[in-house]
Amino acid sequence: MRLGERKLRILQAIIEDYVMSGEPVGSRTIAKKYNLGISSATIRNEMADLEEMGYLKQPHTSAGRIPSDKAYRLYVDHLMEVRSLTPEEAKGIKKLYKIKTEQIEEIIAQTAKILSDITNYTSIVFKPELSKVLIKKIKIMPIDEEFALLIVVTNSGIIRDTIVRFPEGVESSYLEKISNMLTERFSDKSFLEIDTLIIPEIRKELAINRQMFNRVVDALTDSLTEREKKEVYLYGTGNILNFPEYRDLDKAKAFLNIMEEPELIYDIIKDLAEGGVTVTIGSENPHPDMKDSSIVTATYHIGDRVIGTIGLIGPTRMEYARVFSIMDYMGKCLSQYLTQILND
Amino acid sequence: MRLGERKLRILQAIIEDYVMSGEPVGSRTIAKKYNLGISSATIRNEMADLEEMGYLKQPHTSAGRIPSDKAYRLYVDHLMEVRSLTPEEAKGIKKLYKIKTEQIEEIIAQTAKILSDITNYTSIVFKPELSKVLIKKIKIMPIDEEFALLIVVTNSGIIRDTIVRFPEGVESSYLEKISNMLTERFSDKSFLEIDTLIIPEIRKELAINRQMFNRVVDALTDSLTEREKKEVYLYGTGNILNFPEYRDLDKAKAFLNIMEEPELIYDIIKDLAEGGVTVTIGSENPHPDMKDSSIVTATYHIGDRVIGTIGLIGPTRMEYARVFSIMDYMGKCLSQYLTQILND
DNA sequence: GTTAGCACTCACCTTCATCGAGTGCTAATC
DNA sequence: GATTAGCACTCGATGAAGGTGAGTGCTAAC
Repeated sequence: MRLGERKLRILQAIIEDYVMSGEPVGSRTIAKKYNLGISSATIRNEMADLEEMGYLKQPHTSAGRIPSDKAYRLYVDHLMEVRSLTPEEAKGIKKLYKIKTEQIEEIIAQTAKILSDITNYTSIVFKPELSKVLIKKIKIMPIDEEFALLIVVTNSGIIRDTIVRFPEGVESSYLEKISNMLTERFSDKSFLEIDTLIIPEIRKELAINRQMFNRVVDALTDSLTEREKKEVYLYGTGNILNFPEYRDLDKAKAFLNIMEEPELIYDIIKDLAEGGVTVTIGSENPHPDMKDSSIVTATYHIGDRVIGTIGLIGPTRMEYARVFSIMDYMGKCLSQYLTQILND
Repeated sequence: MRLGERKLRILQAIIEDYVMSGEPVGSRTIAKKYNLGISSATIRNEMADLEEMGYLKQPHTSAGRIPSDKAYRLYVDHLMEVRSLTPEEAKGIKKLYKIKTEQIEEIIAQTAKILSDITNYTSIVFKPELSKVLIKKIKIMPIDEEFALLIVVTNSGIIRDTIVRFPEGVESSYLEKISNMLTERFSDKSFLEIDTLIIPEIRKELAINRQMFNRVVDALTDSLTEREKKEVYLYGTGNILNFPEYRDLDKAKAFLNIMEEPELIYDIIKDLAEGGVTVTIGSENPHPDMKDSSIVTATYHIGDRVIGTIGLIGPTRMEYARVFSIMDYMGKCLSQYLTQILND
């Protein structure tokens, strides 16, 4: 069976109606509300075909139809009409930012809040990913005889610090030497390059004091990788309770539990396309507890380098077209703010 | 009317039964399950008295009684039997800590998770409050001509950093001078002392370069105060959906919304007693959306200095006695870990 | 190929009766 | 005088019965 133009139009109408109402859509509704120029009986026939092809489901015999994940996928890829925000809408969003601060964290937190407020879904914003960020300066500062503080400054303005312990004691002159050497070698490199290329190289050269050097490198790796996944801003988790699909308490609980492990979401979206907006629909999602939820993500960048991701999570019955354009805009907005702060 | 011994015993039985079952408790249940040696009719009479005195409520005429907030307060203050954890229980909890790291954040996050896992309530752990912490070292490190990094190391091992901007340029020799001076003046002082006593004093002495000094002090104040309230670890927000009192979606939403603003909770508990375990029951709580929830808090410390708070949030129908002893233990446990890490 | 018409399905709502846990009151008992 | 047994009463919860209506699939006519 082929998916002719008429079937597509009907499918589109069903999806849009269902997304709005949350109720299964019947043939009569489509015939009346959408002027497709065909009768409900014809639509019924087409709907039966669409169901056979896997695009529609019936919750029970005497109810209307609801779209399947496959239908949403088709919709997102080919059917939906994404219009970019009007200048007024865009201005409205920009107004929500109350930026006085130059704190990057503050801007990111606000982005999460705004996203969830204007969409009514749950928003998630990952802090800039350090492995994609360029290192500007590394410094090791002695605290006392035994501890030192390792500080990394990056071009995104984010700073990481960790305590390094040298049980065997430490000379500050040596630390300074290491700092200088690391800064020289690492500056303007991304962590990825450092980890895979430069460190092994240095290890070869540097025969003496290997133990101490290893401590520093371990701390550096720690501070740049391990903590990075956790730094997440979540907002609007309570919003999902507005959707009838989460009335089921077990589903709501499963959702909230997942939101407490943002690493999972990170794992799900981390492989997605480098730029632009992506949509992951229900069962496309590897995690079983997320098979009723969709995720829409966008990336943000500093200059040309993608350094982070923003996401919206909601039921599969999501206003994809609207969310798509909002995410696109917010990604750009955030990128612009960040780039601007750094170039100021 | 006086609250005789028998009334107290009955009230205690009602509270304990209701806390377990979540169902209104009838006179017959009490007579049968708790051997008070009196008949249900007597209990009925006493219950009518207790209701008149404001300790019990009836959801509707033909139902049993449930305790009021006033009753819970009485219970917590005088009736409940707090037993400390058995050595086995204590060991069980300690086992849950998978501490390899010496990262304070890691330990705190684990504490939050453990608390919520073993109690099934929502846990909240505030990171060490810096105004109560002693400063050990302050350093200003130039990043480039315009920016410098201000770093504060405290005795709790927590480090704060902020970027300070000197639009008019900066000499690194001068920064070093400021660093040394600040370290000397501030070390072993708490932020509170610094802010109220020492800074004004320095301001007086230091006539030149006032502008630059102000920038540094502002950044210091910022880094130590503004961000501190937000640093919070929450866990188990989904747990509340297990309690019938939050079946009402609006209540659940209100709860989740509050959990997104931990500052509110901080405001509620910040005035509580300096040490030990505290209990805030339902309507004792200033925030209207929390009038159905209780909060139990404990403090943790480094050495003798209280530096932070852990809390559990659940319905007013909470297992106060059990939670009380767990919180007491966890507070001590966390204090011990932290103190140990720093003295290692 | 399209549509009007019709019988059929089935979730949902309302109504109604029943059930039972729990109460308050009264009178008998200790 | 306090306690208790007994009893009538209340009222939410539960479940069955019946009606309603949105929706379907099928058939026959256009």
